[in-house]
Amino acid sequence: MEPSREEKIWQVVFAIPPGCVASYGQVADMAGLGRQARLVGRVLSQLPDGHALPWHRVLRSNGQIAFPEGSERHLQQVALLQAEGIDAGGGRVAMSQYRWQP
DNA sequence: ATCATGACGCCCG
DNA sequence: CCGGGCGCCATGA
Repeated sequence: MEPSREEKIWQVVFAIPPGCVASYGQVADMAGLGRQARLVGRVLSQLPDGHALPWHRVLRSNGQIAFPEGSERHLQQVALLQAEGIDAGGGRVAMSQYRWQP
């Protein structure tokens, strides 16, 4: 039984180290799923309870947080990023500075 | 089967 | 910066 696409995505996200970020597209690519960034977003939106995935380290390709500014999710994500020393001011992160590249 | 929606991405004007 | 279009995939009506 080979890992499902979901499991591959989980594994990639889980591997993103603290203080670093990755884009949905990057995750999809690293999971061997090509340009299925959308699938990554869907999977992260339906994570089971009790997961330990650093979902907050996944952003849009331009460094923007995927949630509408002001929403609860958005605020939480900014807080989690700041807690790792990532400047997420304006709901935006400088990818060139924090991008994760193994 | 079709249509719309969604934590996306890239290209063009 | 702001729209509009197209590609991609899973879900649900």
